[in-house]
Amino acid sequence: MLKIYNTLTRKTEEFQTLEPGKVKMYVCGVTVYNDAHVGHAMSAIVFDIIRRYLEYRGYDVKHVMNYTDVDDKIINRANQLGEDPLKLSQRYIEDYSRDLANLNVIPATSNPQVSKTMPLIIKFIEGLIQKGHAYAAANGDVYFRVTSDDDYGRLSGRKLEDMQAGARIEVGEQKEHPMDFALWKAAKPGEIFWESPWGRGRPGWHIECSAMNLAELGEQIDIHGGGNDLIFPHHENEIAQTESYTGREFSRYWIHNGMLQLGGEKMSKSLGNIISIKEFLSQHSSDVMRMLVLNGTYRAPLMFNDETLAAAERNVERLKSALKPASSSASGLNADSLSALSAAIESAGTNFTEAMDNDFNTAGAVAALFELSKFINTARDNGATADQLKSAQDTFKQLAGVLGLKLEEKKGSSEDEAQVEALIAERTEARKQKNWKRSDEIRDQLKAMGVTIEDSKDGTTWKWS
RNA sequence: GGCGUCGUGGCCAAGUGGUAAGGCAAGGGUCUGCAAAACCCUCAUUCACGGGUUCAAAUCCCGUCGACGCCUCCA
Repeated sequence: MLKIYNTLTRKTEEFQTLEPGKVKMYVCGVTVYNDAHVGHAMSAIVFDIIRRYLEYRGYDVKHVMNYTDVDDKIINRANQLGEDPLKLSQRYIEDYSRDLANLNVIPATSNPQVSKTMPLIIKFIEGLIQKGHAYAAANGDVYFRVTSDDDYGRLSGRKLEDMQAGARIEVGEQKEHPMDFALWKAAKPGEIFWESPWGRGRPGWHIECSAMNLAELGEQIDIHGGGNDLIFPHHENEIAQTESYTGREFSRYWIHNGMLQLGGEKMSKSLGNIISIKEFLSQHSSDVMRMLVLNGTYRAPLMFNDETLAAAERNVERLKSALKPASSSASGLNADSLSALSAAIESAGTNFTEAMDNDFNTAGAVAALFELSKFINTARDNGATADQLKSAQDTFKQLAGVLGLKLEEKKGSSEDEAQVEALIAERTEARKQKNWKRSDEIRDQLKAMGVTIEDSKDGTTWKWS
């Protein structure tokens, strides 16, 4: 039985879907005006793993991830570059979806955009005004009336009275209550705008997600996800808007990932302590980024530093070792060893599922993989044939795949490979003649080319490192 | 100041009432011409601190200290 920690109730609850066998999941995507960083990668990977696991458990998952392509920061950046804001955001949407593909994140079922949801957003706001949950100010802004929502603050555990102290009203805002938030912002001169019943303007941040959610998944969804920095005000406001509009419970489960930490602080665009996804992937494989996430708890802060990175790197190599082929001189395992291996396959599957069922405990799931890899490697060392290893390696690959790990060896160009093969042939000849000096020279030369070699009874194998 | 999450070996981290998973690092060993990889062994009588509940607590309760996130845009 799958259990999920629900931010809304602050409890780990049994997962029950609105419709049997189907999951409707909405995850907040990014605001597209800049290169995405590894913190965004963490969030994307967390929900990718959740999706993969739900599918592994047999659910049909509708996964929606939006793009915020209308926003102050986009407008500012576009002005700086002298570019059309929608063109700029489109460029970054394509860029980010490439990043995600490079991270082996399965594309969402759909990726709605604010700029393409405008009629529904306006209709949504009109509905809120009609029901008394929103009001238009004289300057053309429209605000949500927080006092019209008895439950306001229930996701973040805040009370309206407590929030007022810190609240502030920007110059020019005409709110009834300091915590009222903008649904529609009147356009300033020179800004991109859409026509609306309240004049030219653009939507506020929170209403976008409520509207795209409604458009893509309907009034009620199973899972709403995002980074825990979005709990307040973004998700709080989404709940207020949607539930005020539909009169029904919005999302059954709220899942939030923790923040990736660099140097003891959250990695963020505003702090500037950023490592972009592209930068990361130019140095490491996508599996390493994923392993970093898998080693931790998705809800907790993720430590990103040289040590955790090195550990992730080693972990990936270790898992890959389980997929190495049987020795060509393998003589076969005896019956006892074979049954030990099949017992290991079974318990790996059980332990994996048990861990993942417990609020996506990926660290435990990875531990199950490590245990299976140890059995596979021992079996290989003891002379298991390819046939005898097959079902263990198949299970291993399948479970690793549920976590989104590729465990592929790096590839080089075919010319380079030919050169490597030639050098290895020369080295093998040198070793036959016990010319260790030449042999080691070649090994160093290969290392400089980025090739790691391993000698065994069956000959020399190599890989790009 | 308010709200929330959390504090487990050098590091990352699981476990949330029955006596500390897993990985990295480190040390020793098998294998190897030497390596590398793999495998084996060692590595927390103890879970921030102080009280309490219980036959039994890292796990529950109270208090203290500390960290991080949010309260403004943020995955």
